[in-house]
Amino acid sequence: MSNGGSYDPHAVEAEIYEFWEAGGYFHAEPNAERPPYVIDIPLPNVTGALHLGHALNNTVQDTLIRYHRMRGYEAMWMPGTDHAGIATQAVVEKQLKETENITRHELGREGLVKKIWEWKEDYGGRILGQLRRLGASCDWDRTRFTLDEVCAKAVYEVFFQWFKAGLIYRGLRLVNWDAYLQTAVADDEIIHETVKGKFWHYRYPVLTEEESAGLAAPAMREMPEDVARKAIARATGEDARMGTDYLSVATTRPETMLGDTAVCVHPSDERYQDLHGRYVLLPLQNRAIPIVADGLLAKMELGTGCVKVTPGHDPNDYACGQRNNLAMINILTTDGKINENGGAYAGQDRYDAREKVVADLESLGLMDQIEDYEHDVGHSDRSKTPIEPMLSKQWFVKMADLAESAMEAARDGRVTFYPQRYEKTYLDWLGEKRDWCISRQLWWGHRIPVWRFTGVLSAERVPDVEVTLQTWIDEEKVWHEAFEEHKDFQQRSKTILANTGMKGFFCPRPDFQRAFAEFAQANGFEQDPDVLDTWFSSALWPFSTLGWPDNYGKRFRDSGIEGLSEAPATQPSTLNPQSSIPASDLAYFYPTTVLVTSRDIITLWVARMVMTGLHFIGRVPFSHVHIHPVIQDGQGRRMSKSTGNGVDPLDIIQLYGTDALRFTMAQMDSETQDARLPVDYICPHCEAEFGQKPHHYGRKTVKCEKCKQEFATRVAGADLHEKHGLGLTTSPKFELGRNFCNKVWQASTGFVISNLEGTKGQRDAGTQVGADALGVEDRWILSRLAGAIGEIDRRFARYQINEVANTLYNFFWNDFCDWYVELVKPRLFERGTDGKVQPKADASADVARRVLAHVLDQSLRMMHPVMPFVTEALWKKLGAVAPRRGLSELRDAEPALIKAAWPEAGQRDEQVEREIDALQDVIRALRDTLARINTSRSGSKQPAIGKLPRAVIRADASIADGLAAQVTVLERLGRCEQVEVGADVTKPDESATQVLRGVEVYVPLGGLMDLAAEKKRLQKERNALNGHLERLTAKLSNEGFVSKAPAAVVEQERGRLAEMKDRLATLDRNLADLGG
RNA sequence: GGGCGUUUAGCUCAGUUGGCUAGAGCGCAUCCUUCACACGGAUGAGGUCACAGGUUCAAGUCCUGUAACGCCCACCA
Repeated sequence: MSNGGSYDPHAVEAEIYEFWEAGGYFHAEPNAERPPYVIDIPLPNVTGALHLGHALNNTVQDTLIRYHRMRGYEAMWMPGTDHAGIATQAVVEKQLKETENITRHELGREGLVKKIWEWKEDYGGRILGQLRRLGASCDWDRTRFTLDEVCAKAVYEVFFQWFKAGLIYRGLRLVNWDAYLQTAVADDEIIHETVKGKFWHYRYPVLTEEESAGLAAPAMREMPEDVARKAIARATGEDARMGTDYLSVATTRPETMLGDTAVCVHPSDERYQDLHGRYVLLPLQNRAIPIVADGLLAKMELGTGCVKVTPGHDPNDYACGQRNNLAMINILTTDGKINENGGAYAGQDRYDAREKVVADLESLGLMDQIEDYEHDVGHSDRSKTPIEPMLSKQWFVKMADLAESAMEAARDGRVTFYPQRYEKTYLDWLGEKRDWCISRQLWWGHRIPVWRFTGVLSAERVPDVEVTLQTWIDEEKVWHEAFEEHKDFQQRSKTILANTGMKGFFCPRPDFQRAFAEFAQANGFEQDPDVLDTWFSSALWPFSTLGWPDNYGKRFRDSGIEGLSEAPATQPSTLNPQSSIPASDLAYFYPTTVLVTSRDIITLWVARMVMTGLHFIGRVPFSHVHIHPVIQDGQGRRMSKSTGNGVDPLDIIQLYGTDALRFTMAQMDSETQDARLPVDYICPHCEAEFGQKPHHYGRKTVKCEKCKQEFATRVAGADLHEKHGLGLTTSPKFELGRNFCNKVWQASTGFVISNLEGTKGQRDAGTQVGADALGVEDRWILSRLAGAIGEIDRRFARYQINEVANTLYNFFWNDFCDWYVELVKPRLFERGTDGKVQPKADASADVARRVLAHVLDQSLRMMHPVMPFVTEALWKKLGAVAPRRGLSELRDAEPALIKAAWPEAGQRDEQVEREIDALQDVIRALRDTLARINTSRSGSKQPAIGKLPRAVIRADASIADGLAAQVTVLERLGRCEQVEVGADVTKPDESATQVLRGVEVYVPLGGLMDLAAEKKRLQKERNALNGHLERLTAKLSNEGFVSKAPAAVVEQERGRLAEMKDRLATLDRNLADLGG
């Protein structure tokens, strides 16, 4: 009755997905009858292509969404893409350079942005298409893009409100400056290269207390010529002493000394105790700069222990400057020349200035030593030129209060992490409360909606735009003004400009931004050129996608939800329909239920969503955060494109199908932080040899010698797949998923469904199947089913998706296929008089078919969230032969599995489970005996026997009857011609013996094999048992254990001891029979 | 440097509030083309739970330390 052929995923996947989309099953609407269950997708980049991280991440989300959809929630999975500022702009710029050989400067801002939009229209949907191939049941109707109008509206509203509230300010920050491309570069765009350089050691003269009297830190003063000359003379004199007359410092970038604003020593450095609070002379600039004690910057054991501090051009020094309230000076222009702060060196290229500074220090006699030095220098990945850390003005969001509220939400459990340990990452990061730099020197993104006056207001008020040291500091306190009305702006702006020396920043309310922009342009205002950090828009995703801020207040009032902050967060684990109909998407779908992501964006994204959600909506954006592992290759390295060690999920889908990929992914979602996945490579050579379809590979090793070589190259770093279009990537792990899909397919089509076809099993609609009509194996599989459903529910609640997958696997494969199917076969078929097998038509067979249909029905429901395609396909097939299913009562099955009800966990029947457990033990004992006989026979070159001729089973009275009723099953599954069961049977002579719990299994050998081997085996078993028994006896005779352990545990151990003693006695008795 | 994590069978990993005679898949060995499935069935071998201490009646599980490996963050005047 072979159904023929394995499961072919490609034959069903496209069609099934279309069926779901056409049926509108993915779409969710506010619905008073159902509680919402909402997940926001972690936004993939528009530039992105699906990788294994996505496969894992989205498999988990889809599994959760499908599970809850089946449980009756209004399940909504919000899809979308991120405009990914830097990444996208870089991709398009690169493309422009290659195809049209133009740079963005040639194209101009508007031109470039237009090009990127064109690119986005062409390629932006690719990643979403690939998510569809994963089976993702996203609500595609709601697809958003962080740069689209809806999201932009929220972005500008948030910016405006924060600006108005004084939470956004402009401040100094060190950026990685690419002087060639004249742009700031992100940290991850920097490559470190070791270069040969020099290490210059030179002196800063110490000023006497008298000379520096009246200098108040942090202010710096120009020192009079003569004072400077005297100080230098002391520092270079014959008897000049380090630590008294001068401090020696060292650097690889001597030109930065022009911007030094302090020298730093360790606070507990004995050598410089008396210098704390004193000043040194900064030569060449003749400026007094303070000596500060800072244990975080200076290290006593390194060099002289003195460090020059250049807050404007070094990240560590910058941090030191902030801690010690030092002045910060920028000495570079955007194209890498020394600016006006560099005094005599202004206008020179920084490398020319370096030589000049060195020469001048030498001529002053301050240069001590020049060493050759190899060190790492950050280079821009794009221009390959050295990065200059440079101070620049950036926009920031104040974190103090926002971070505190987000921390509180985690501490009081409004946001819970699964696994819990990741809460620490979140709290630690927020605890630093570092202000969030939100401006980026890019063109692709939300442009910062701030204008400032750069024109001429009136003849007598020409603003002094010269950037001096003082204005850098003063601008921190400059007037920030947010305008709510257009005419309000016209009126007040003039007053403000007059009052502030025209250094105000103006942020108009979003809804008259357009009108403002026109006015601004005509009146000498310029918009800030920068765009917002990409994370700024993604931080708003949970509510921006739902239409905030449109009619925000009104809709919430209409829905009867007042005092939002008091409203409880959605509890995902309980079905609790709300009574009033929420009027808007925002009111209904916010907060979302769970965020599923990997740990690297806990800080960048998770924490920020919580902050914005709390601030603007008054509720956390999600109740749960599930952090899943990061997938690594077989050597424990992170999979990445550049190393070429990644597995492409689309390759896996091609080879094994989507469900196989998903099952294996689900199985990897454990609580560990990394999961390894050994990578294999299949080359076209092999494919040609073994054929296209994966099942043609069979168990053969797919790697031919040629492939092995190519694979080795690939692992070493070459991305052959990408560069040469060769072969496919895979991992043996996916065979597990593939095999399971096939097993489900075979058992369903080849056994269950084919047995239901054309039988009367499903015709008796309306009749009840009472508990008494069920066979013991029926009750057993129903009990196991109940156990599996309960287990899966518990695992889902804790986001242990790997255990969900394992439970499905074990139930379906081990319990259902290996045991139940085999146990019911005798009830379904009989051998006719002609010797042919035919279906039985009696009541027991009808019940068996009904149970089979029911258990398959329930299994498909259970497996659907993880393996949606194969189960939906089988659901249709099952529906065709058994449209009405059920146990106590037949009901019409739902037309689509995706929307079918999740099964209820029924009662377990422990009595029956014990009974079948005993039966299985006996069957295994019989099979084992047969296998050992055949092994022994093959050793002595005798032919194998197909069946045992006879077995005698002695069982304790309590289970003897149960076993006796199963003689047919024992004969069939134990592969034995004749089985005899009883409480008082006689042991046949020369028997192979197995001693189980309360059961002895005798197989008369009659020369089938050597008895000595049997004796040896029993002795080994006896010794092992005896060891356990001794340990248990010791445990139970330990007074501490008996008195302190819980009574139930003691009782359990006593029972186990008695059982062991019993078994040992039986083993001894049987050994005695064998003359041992 | 700071933080987090991992170390259990040849490989990849499970192991719940401590109660374990430590499990799975792959691989391995032997047998089976028996009427769903060779992407299969059956049976078996294989482990001092990294190491050293400690807590406890009881430790794979909790604590401390050591070692190796990995990830994230900060950075090397």
